[in-house]
Amino acid sequence: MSTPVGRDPLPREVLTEHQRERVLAAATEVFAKRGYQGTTVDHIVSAAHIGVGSFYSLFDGKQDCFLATYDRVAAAGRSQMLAAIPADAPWPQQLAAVLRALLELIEAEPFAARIALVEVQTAGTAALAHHEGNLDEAADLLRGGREHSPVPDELPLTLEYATVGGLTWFLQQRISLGEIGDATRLLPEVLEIVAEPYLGEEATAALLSPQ
Amino acid sequence: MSTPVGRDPLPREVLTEHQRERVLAAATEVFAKRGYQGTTVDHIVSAAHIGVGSFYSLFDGKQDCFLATYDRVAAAGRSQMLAAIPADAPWPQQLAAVLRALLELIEAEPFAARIALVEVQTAGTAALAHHEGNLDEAADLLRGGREHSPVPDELPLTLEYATVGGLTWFLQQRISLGEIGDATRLLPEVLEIVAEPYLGEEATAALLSPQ
Amino acid sequence: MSTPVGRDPLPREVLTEHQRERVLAAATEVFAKRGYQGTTVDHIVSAAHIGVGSFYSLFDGKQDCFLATYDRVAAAGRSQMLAAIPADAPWPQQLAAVLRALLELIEAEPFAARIALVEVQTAGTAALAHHEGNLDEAADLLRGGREHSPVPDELPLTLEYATVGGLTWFLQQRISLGEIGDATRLLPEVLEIVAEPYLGEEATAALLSPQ
Amino acid sequence: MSTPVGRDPLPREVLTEHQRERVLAAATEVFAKRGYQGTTVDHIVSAAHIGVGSFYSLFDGKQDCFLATYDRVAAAGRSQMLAAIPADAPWPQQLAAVLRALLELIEAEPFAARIALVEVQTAGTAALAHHEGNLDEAADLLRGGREHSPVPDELPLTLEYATVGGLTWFLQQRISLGEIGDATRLLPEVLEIVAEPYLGEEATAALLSPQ
DNA sequence: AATGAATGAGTCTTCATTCAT
DNA sequence: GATGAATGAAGACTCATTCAT
Repeated sequence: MSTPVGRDPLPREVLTEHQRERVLAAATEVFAKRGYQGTTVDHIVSAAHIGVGSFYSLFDGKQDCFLATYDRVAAAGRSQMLAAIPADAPWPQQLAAVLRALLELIEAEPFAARIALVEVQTAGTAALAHHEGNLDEAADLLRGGREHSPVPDELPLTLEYATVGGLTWFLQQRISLGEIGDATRLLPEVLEIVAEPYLGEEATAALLSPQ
Repeated sequence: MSTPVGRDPLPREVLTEHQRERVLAAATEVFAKRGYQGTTVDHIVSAAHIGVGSFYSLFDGKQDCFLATYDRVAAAGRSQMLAAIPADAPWPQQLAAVLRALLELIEAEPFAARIALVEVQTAGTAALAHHEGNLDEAADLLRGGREHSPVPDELPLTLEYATVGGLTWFLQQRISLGEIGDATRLLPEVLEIVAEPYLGEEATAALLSPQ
Repeated sequence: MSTPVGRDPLPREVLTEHQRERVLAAATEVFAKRGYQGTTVDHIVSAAHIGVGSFYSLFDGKQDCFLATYDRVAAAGRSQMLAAIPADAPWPQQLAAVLRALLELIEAEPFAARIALVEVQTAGTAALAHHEGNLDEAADLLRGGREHSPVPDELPLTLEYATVGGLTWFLQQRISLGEIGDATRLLPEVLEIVAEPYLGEEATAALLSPQ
Repeated sequence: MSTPVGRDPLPREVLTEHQRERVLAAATEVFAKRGYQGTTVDHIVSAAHIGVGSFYSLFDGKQDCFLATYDRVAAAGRSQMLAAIPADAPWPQQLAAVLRALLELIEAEPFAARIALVEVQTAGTAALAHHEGNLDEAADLLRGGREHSPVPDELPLTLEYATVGGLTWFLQQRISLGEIGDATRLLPEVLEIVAEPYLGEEATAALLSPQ
């Protein structure tokens, strides 16, 4: 009821942003637990301890809220994965680090993982579009690894499609089956899917040993 | 596939089955055009020219109807693809034939393709489960091709996951973008995704020339 | 499919009446088990092993069917109770015999009892009207017992209302509670309700001893 | 009945309660006029001038609404009848006062009377259970009058069943027949049903003279 | 005469969204 | 700005009844 009187550090926007953040955190959990379709605006509003009106001043509606939730989760995931890259390591190690970070993320934030990999599929066209954009980006990044392959010229042009699509499907299945309490154990399989086409069997296996 | 011609060919059941078929055909188009969520029972009922009551005597509800629609489309697709296999040809040619049949199917029946590859993702848990079952089956079949690889031992254990998932994602994207009027043109890329890991670049390219 | 060819004993009407009887018997059980509201025409039709069309050629609809069911049960009950009256016994013994017959009937035909005493209340206005007619008749018959009272002039004019209404409520409760497996054990209480106002405590108690 | 005048009288809850009250009043009339089965949620909603959604935030559904309507009517009736008892008068006068209050109530609020005595029978099992509870309570209260009878030991144990059941039936019939414009004229008959078994003919008749 | 497939009006109910306070 | 009571459009589904066969 009273805005703190002081140096007034962008009070409005900052506050709003903070609340939006809180709501998105709550929405992540709700969407993950109940599914997109099973979630109602009321569920979110209750979980976030805000009024319905506030919800609608923050988002255009349920779909928009899911989109924001997904984008937040995806952005956090991306930045965490990028941050995990050892800057001066060779590409294979960088790739392994990113994938390990991905699995750790899934393990640490199962709700977010479910949003980003499972629920996004059932949240309508717009959400699917966002998702495809992200996967395209991942494919693009991965494409940068071609030059590190011993046989770059033999790689199919669509390799990244296969890789990203395959990884996604693999993880979706694990999540849907609830087998993600120990997601990091999946690292060998994940490396097989993603790294082996570039590096070959031996080099891929070698990535596992050090750690 | 053909009702034995004789006297009184099981009139009741045949009629019912025939109507169910008609409704499923209508539902395929409606679901494909409006999306699972955007479709109401009334939409289907109107398109199929039946009463609501008939709909509910045919299906348990909207979800059940989608499931039946998906299963019908998937079954038809599978049988068509299997029928396209030249029995005495070597595996690579068989694989190419199946994939060509798949693309021709997508081109010939865009509504069905959308049901089987896109909408199934947004139709709830049960639909996803059916879908995963089918993809698993495809992966299993594909796994049979390992022995035909010049380098079977080097193939990652998860190769089929990557392949099936990748192919699915690739096709989903094309369909979502509406780029399927000439789906058969995608054959080279599809072969790259599916065949190249088993056969290598050259052999895969060779599959394209003859036909 | 073939009507027996023979002496042709009123074939049409007799057959129809017979079927109607069968349907009413089935309906009695269905209405008793599921309640008037919980019963659908389909339930009856299935239980009676007839087609929906036949049902509608037999009755005007569900309500009409219940009415017929109720009337049949009520008529059977009445005739059985009347038949139980020992013609040459004094009135008190006659009354006791009727009441015993009533309880035996309830015990022997719990479905019918539930129709006649419980479900009739929830089956709409028309059913209630039929029921009130029957209760009025019972009250009238009972009124004939006044002359056998040692104190006929002191009996309230509305005694029969109280008696019939009270007995009905008493039995309804027992039936609703499922306590009618041994309905005949209720005879003492029933005599208290019905006979004692006319005969006094002692004479009423005496009615129990002989049997 | 009167909101305490002060500062800020629990605005939210009071408003809700007030609205619920208004809806129940409207529902009483609608249920009485159309019968339980003939009433739809829309009828109530229209009569109460609220939205469907509001209805469902107030009640669980139609049945729940009827139950609340019945309970409200029953509670109001009970408290009015109890309030009519002259505290220091002898039991017979108290009884007469209660019965007169009952008849005045029926006359003053015919809709409520129909709910409490007629429609409750057709509103399903739960409603019947509530009703039987209330009648049992009435019987219990009446049982307290035995000691005022000149012949307490001769009263049948089930007298109260007969009395309450009989009174209920008597009133139901009058209401069903629409003969309640002058319900108070029924006092002599009602006293006969209820009071005479306890007090005898003369004493019962005497109760009528003073007033 | 009998059947049961087909109908669709009518119900209940949910929930995204609005708006007065 | 925040609230949440109120809305009502829209949906899924049931079931009494009809009617062509």
